[in-house]
Amino acid sequence: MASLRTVKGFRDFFPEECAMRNYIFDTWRSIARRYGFVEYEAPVVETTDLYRKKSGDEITSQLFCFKDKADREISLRPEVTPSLARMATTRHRDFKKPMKWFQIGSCFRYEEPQEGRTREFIQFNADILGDASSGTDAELIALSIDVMLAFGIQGEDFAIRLSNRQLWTQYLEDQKVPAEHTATFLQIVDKIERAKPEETATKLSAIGLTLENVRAFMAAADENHPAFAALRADLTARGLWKYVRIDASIVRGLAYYTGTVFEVFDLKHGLRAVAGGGRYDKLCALMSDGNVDMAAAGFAMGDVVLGILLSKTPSAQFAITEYLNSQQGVEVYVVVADEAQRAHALAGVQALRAAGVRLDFSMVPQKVGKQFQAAENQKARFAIVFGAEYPEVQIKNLVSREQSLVAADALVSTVVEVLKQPIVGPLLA
RNA sequence: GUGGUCGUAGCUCAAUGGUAGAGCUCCAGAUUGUGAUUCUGGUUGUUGCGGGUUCGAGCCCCGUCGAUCACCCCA
Repeated sequence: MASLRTVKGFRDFFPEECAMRNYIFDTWRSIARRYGFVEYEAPVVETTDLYRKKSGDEITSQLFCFKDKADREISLRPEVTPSLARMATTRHRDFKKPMKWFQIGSCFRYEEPQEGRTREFIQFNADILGDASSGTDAELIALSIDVMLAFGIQGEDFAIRLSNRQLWTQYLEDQKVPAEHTATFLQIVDKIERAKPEETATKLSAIGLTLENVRAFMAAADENHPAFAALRADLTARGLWKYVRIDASIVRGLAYYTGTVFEVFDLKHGLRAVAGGGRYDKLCALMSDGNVDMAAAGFAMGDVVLGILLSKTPSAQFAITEYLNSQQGVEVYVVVADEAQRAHALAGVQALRAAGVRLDFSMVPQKVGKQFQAAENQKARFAIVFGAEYPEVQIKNLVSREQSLVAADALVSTVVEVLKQPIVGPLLA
């Protein structure tokens, strides 16, 4: 049995979990399309060089990498942005700008798993390429907010942490800090809320800065700062600025971000960030060796932390229940009350399914009571009983418990008609 | 990659170093043409895995794998 276990950090999706996953996918997809994004997909496996090119050698420690049978160094993708940059730059002339693209798929990171962090996780990526305006940044932040609201996560449950990398590059320039310290400095800022003040002060003094000075600069970077003016005006007009909080400590790691950076995080449970992203105007040029210089911005939202947040948020649970009720189970259960009528029942099953009705029945003889219980278990709205009355059949409404006789040759049209009626009955109470 | 805690039936958990159990779930019957409740019966284990100590190990020791937490990292 031990040998049957899943690989460390990987998950099985049993039907209940798979339904939840599909709910998340459907919500991501429908909101992205509402914003005019089109879906794309990239390979799950790429050359390890693709990721080295972007971030350098040190990231291979977190890379799910190995050699294939021809000794090529390949990696399971840790993120989709490098693949997107390749796709966008190699065929950028084929697409009108701005390109609003989204993707949903698995990513892999070789890390120590714990709650909210697995080795395989699913990400929703939304990116806009070919537009350097702050309107694009606003569009992405608005999309991230509307996704959260669509999940039933409300304004008191989450917020957007917003910053801009240029705040810090300007600051370092003003403080005359050499450019080679930028990466080190951003790492310090990233941890400033978690690390001990003395340690932070020591690290800062090594590059000629003081903690007081940095803190004062962060405090001054509020929503009135000119770096946020255009974004603020845009999101205010949409009625979405109330979800945004300026937080200069958001720098999004070491990566390729050049301007606006933001995170979606929950306000009640102290979870890891639900989503994060920003502007990365230099990446396309880097990936194409300078051939295509295209502005870009985007964000990614993972399924794992989101799933934890959904399970802890009552209003989100309500939305999930509604979705599952509309998607799960069958609409109709065919009861074979008299085995002599099984052939007629099978013909009815086939005709109803051909008409698009979601339907199930017992493939072996079963007592009528069992068959009704099965109908109940599968949340069927109607039972159709094939018995001694044939060529008439019973249609029973399992919610109101009323039943009536109908001629077998009128069965399909009658069932299609009754399924159009709204669900009424005691189950809704 | 480093350190702490944990690992017993499908699930939630019991079991002084002395015969591995309960509840729930699942299956069947009570009930041969109608869903609930109830009752009755039944299936389910190399106690994560491998060694060691002991007359005897689910329990103690070592290793290993996994889960979880803190580091690390968070593209």
